[in-house]
Amino acid sequence: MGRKRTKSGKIRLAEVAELAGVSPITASRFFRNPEALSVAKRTRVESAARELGYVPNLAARALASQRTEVIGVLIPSLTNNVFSDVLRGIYDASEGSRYSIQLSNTRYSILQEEKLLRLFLAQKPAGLIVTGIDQTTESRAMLEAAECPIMQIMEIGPNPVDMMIGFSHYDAARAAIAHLFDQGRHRVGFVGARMDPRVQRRLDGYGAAMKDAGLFDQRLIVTTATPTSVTLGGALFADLLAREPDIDAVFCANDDLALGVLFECRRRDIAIPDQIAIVGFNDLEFMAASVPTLTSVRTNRYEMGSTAAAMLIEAIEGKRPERPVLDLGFTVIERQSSQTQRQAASPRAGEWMPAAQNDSVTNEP
Amino acid sequence: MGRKRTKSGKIRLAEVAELAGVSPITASRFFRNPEALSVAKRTRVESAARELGYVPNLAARALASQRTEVIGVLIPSLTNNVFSDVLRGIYDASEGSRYSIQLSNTRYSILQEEKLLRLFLAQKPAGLIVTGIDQTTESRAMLEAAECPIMQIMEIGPNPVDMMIGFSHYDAARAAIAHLFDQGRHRVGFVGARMDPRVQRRLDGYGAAMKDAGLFDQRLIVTTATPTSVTLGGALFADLLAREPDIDAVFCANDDLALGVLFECRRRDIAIPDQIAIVGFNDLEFMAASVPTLTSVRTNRYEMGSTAAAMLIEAIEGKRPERPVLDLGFTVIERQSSQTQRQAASPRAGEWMPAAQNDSVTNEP
DNA sequence: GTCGCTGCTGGTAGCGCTGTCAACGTTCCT
DNA sequence: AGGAACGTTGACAGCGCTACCAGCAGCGAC
Repeated sequence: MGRKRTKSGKIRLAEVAELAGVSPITASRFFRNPEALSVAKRTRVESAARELGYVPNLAARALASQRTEVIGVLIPSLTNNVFSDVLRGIYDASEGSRYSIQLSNTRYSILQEEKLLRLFLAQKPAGLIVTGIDQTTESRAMLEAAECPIMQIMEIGPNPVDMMIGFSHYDAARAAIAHLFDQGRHRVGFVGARMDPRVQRRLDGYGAAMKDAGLFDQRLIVTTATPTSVTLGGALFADLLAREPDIDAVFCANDDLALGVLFECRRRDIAIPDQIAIVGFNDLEFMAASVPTLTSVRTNRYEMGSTAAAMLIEAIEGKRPERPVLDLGFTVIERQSSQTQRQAASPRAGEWMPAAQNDSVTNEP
Repeated sequence: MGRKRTKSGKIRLAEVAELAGVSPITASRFFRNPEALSVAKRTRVESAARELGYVPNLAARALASQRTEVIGVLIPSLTNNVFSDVLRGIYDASEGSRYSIQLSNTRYSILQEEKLLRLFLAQKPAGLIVTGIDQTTESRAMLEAAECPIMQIMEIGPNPVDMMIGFSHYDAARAAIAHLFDQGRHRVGFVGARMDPRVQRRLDGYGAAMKDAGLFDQRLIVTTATPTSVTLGGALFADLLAREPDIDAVFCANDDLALGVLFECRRRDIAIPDQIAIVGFNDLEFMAASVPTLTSVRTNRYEMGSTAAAMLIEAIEGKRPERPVLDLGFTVIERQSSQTQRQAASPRAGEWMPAAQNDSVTNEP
């Protein structure tokens, strides 16, 4: 003996065990797998722990068990509304579980991501959530060698490292352009900022749709590497307009840009949708509140986060999903900004969904 | 011996020490306080660590040293733009330091905050950042008993637990109303949502300013506990207008509401600023991009986060600031939505700052 | 009655690192 | 020259928990 109730009066597992009249290891089991105890001991340990206000020491647990109960999350931006919704989903789903979230910001740099990945992996996380499908070769190798479940989010594509939840940005963009064609628009401009891989894929979808219709024109595309903003939306649109005054629609790579375009039109007295139709991407809350209301492609951001975390936790606990790739789809929410003539009553008429909406698995490993 | 290079081939400190030809404890010191080593050993350990790709085991370190290198952060919302800016500041300032951020969401509940606080404190964090000054008595007691530096952010007030960074929401609201008075407005409405303590203080500031001018009227105030949104801004403004059609200005508790008011005015063909002036709060990016541009109270959110994290880290490392309370101030950014007659060229004329802007300490413990 | 088998419990031995303190060599002072 | 003072280093003993394996009942099967 010689050591009991050491400094700082912290309650240790041993104290709980002593009070409950069991061995420390039995008390330990109570916290990890209560089912394994007899009912009698279980209640004894439980009340002892409560009485002493015992809180397990996670560092000791991690050291002894050689693993942590941390889920690492790598996202490219903390400012972008899109990620705050995803994050909220992740935090909500992890709450109540034993796992805690460790967040890091890659700032849209895959090199930074690689660095952070190395850091995370060294601490043996219980699981990992990474953004997108564009990792460096090195990152990819580390992820594949990792001993924990991995979830890639925001996007789906071929060759998942492990699990994947997202939707096709390419298809979503195509659907948005198809909607504009439906409305009789032909000269559709593209406005994009930041141009991360997902925005690039939206541009690809736009380009393919335009080409298929024989309407592609490189000059209709205005992009910049600058981070997105409402102000930038206005500026890029002004550029586009200066170059191609005869456009009849603009597809914006995100909603901030779309709002910027809306304001720029107002500034120039361009009628929406009569002269120019606007379609955004993500369907942030303000899109339904603006004047005119703005059409956008709704993405299931919160669900992406919460489902990703929930599935990851299941996988950590041994229950691997039958389908590792989950397509959460998207919906083109048609609003005033893109409706050529007055349509039926509902401002949300015509929702577009992918063929097999909820579980359309696009690729298997 | 008998145990070297154990399972999983992980490099331990002992291996590094062996390769460097020093004792483990010396190698340990290299990572915590390199200055304490002779230059010769320092370089030896350094190259040995690099050669082996050594990564310290944080769990073991935490267990042995009885403290962690984790900074806990408690914020009320992950969705609110305001907090994402603050968070970005916190993450940026912690990057490069040895400390990692552990984030939790209180969802605007001080009971939830108390629960999370208990959880955090049990893991002996290196420091803690909490939002606001309205904690439960129990939380307050725990914070005061904590053995680590504590930073309260977003707001300043009397009796800091330890350190505090923020600004006076009361004064900021008063400044906004003063600006409207300057512009000749008298019937100033207030539109607020969520009504957390900081919004409440803005309302108090509004009320005080109105009373001082003899213009206070309870019916000018429209609030709700519902979470804020652009749509809600329009709805609340509609309520206000129905009740008090003769208002000539609206002070919105945040920018989303202000944008909603702007759109509602557009919907009703109310001229801004001729018929109604609008002032928001926070000065989010879109306020400068809208048509008309929207006046707002700029708050230094990113700086609040980065300064808080930087000061906290300093304090953790023993360098306590000479002034524990830091007022980061605010600025009324005057734009078209509140300017009665055409003013001087600069659209940002008339910036208002608190008397001693950068370090006006309002209260000392 | 013996042999497994299962279900529960406990002992032992670390997990990888750091706090403490003693020991050492060197320098500087008297 | 002797000793104090300093800077640098290492031995030892855990930090609080869990992995591993052994032990011990209680049970049914043969």
